[in-house]
Amino acid sequence: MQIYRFCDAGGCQSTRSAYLSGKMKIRVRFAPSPTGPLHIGGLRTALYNYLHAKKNNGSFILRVEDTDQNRYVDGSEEYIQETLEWCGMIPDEGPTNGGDYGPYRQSERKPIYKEYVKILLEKNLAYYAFDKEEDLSKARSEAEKIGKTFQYCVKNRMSFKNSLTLNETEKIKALKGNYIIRLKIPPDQKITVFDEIRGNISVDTNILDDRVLIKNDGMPTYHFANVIDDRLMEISTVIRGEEWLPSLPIHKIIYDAFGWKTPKFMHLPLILKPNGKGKLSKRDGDKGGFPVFPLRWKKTPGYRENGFLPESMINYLSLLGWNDGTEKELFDLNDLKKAFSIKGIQKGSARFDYEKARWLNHKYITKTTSDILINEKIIKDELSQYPKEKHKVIISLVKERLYTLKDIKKELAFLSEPETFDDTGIAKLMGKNPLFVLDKILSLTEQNHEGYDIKKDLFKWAKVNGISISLVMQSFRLSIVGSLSGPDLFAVCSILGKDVILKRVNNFINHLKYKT
RNA sequence: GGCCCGUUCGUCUAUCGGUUAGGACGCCAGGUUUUCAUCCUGGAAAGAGGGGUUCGACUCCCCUACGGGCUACCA
Repeated sequence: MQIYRFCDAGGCQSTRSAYLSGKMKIRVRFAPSPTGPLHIGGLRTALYNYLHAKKNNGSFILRVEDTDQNRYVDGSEEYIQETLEWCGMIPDEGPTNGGDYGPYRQSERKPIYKEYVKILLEKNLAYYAFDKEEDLSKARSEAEKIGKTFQYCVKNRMSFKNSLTLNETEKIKALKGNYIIRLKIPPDQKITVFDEIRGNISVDTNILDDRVLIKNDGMPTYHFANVIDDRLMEISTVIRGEEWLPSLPIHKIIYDAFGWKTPKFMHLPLILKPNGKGKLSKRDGDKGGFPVFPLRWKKTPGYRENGFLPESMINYLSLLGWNDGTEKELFDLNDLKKAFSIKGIQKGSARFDYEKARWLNHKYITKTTSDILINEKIIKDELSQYPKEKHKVIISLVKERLYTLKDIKKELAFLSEPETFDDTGIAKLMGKNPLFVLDKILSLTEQNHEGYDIKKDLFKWAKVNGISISLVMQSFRLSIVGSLSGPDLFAVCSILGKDVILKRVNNFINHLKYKT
């Protein structure tokens, strides 16, 4: 193990015994920026972070990367927190839970970044820049015209307005106005960083920009804040999306500039839109016929509102880019905590498959007990108009038919009187004297006590009279629910009760008589 | 355009040089059932292309193609 050299700036004075002893505890962070709701890709990143931590007895940290004040969206942080809670992934440390490494919002860490950038400035590894935005964009578009990519780098940094080119008096004057701080990228080097999933990633520093470290509002950029915070929060493993892979060398250069060892890196494959064209984004929220948000965001319902159980969400997302090497597919969070391993992570990006997510949800709904299901909000709301003592038996009857909890609405249709009778169903009955059957159903029901199951007697009667069971059942079903599909009819009848059955059968008889 | 990453059934994936290339979703067929759904059984369905290396390549290497990402004082 390497010996760590600590700099004593900022909030970094305390001794971190575990860190120094070389026995590094696993600490991972999920670091979203509060620019709107989390989408399922972000949720998966959170999940893999969480699993890696829990598998290794480590800590799962939530850090809010709110350094871009222009893109800040109110309510996002609460949304993220609520999503994690819904999924059962409670951060060990974070803005709401606290912890020893706070603050956990980057906007509250401004003084820390300032101190650290000072070190780089003193080491002459960073410099002030005073260029106006329009000058830069002009230079950029000029470069584009001749088919080149504009770079602010060792080759041309001396031709811009910065602390390397201005004299002392100009500099002092410029520092009173707007300025940014840039990192000096060392020329002619090959930077190699090891990614736990992909192996070595190498980049030539000559294609790199002198990246901005501190913006003119005094806020750090992602790259700088990320490195500083991961270091100060003693993050052992950085697990994030593949979109960060190209900037990995930049981060390495910043670590090197401080003389710090890098954490481990794992760049997760991206989740693509179902058509494979581009990564899934927040803007896909209401396109494509399926949600990309876990929870409702404004007017856009999420998976929860669409009747998904968090278990199936977690399970599906875990499988999107990971497997345990066996043929097992059903994993709850506890299974995953045990089974998860970075070895099983896929390199290639994956498309989101709503159908499979639905199938998993169906599996989980079927596995969930009726006692629990009747307390799910969507189910509860739908059931509230019916007597409470019947809730459990109703749910038990229909639960294996549900793919999402929202399906409950159409599955409960049998509880209300049919408004129409399916014509193709009636057509099947025509010429077969359904009235004869219906009269028998009426009389059996009438003559017997409440709760009496007519199945046995009805079938016996049909057999004796040479009437096909299908005619009996089709007539009966049509009269009770108005169509030819649904759960076990006799179970339905026992829920409805004698009076309702009589009423509906009579209604249907009248309907048939009126038709003919 | 430049740079980086990737590529096994339609989709998610197994395979760590020798397999009839396995599983799951979806699809199709059959069965169970009073119907639909569930459930059970079966089926169709894949190594991007071209070169190497090797007795042998989906597996290792190279090239090409295709896909994705990044290329901001956004993350």
